[in-house]
Amino acid sequence: MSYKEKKVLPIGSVSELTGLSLRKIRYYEERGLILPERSGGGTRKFSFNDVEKLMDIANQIEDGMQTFEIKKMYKKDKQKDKGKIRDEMIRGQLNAAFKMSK
Amino acid sequence: MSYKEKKVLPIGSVSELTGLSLRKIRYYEERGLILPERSGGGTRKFSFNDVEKLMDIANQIEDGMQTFEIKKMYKKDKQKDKGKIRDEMIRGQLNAAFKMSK
DNA sequence: CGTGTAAGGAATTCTGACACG
DNA sequence: CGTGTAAGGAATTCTGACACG
Repeated sequence: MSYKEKKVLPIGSVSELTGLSLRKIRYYEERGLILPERSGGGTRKFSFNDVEKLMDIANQIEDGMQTFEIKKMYKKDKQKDKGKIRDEMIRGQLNAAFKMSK
Repeated sequence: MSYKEKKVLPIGSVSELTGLSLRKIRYYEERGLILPERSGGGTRKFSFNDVEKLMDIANQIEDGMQTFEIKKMYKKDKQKDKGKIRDEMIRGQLNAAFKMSK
């Protein structure tokens, strides 16, 4: 297993790397978008993969997507289901295009 | 800059990854063998490169090398000086061989 | 729904020192 | 010299809640 998958970063480092507030990061976990591990004492430990995922999430949130939609996308992404996901993909792109047009 | 160089790991994670005690890690920093960054509040932040370096250091210590020698080696290593370093290289190997022969 | 914030507590980390050897 | 440990304090993180919208 490479470094990118190791769950070792504290939430403070993740916040600095992503630019997201601690509140946002915890909330995205609460919604099941990311799954950090926990130390014996209960503190969250993230991987660099989580960091990358969070940056993607941040973009999708900016595009007006909702957490449950994003979560669905990741689920579909995993099972490589090219069907229903299309709606969200297109919706995401439309939102992005709309945003840029302003 | 890749993930390996990012100073983001707390000392606890480094301790788990390397198997070294917090005391040892702090001591090796005190001797100048590693240079973690500090957060605003003063907590150490290490990189995966530091983790790798610490595992090397641990081996050299096991081989009976002293911290100041190890430090010299890293200095020489940087300036690619192939001269005096030889003593320590050989000494390290001899110590290792000696240890295995037991 | 997504996010900020104040609140109280618990886990993590920090430093300087004493101990042993 | 290298490392363990107890000590007291400071920084970091945790959760549940109230607020706004």
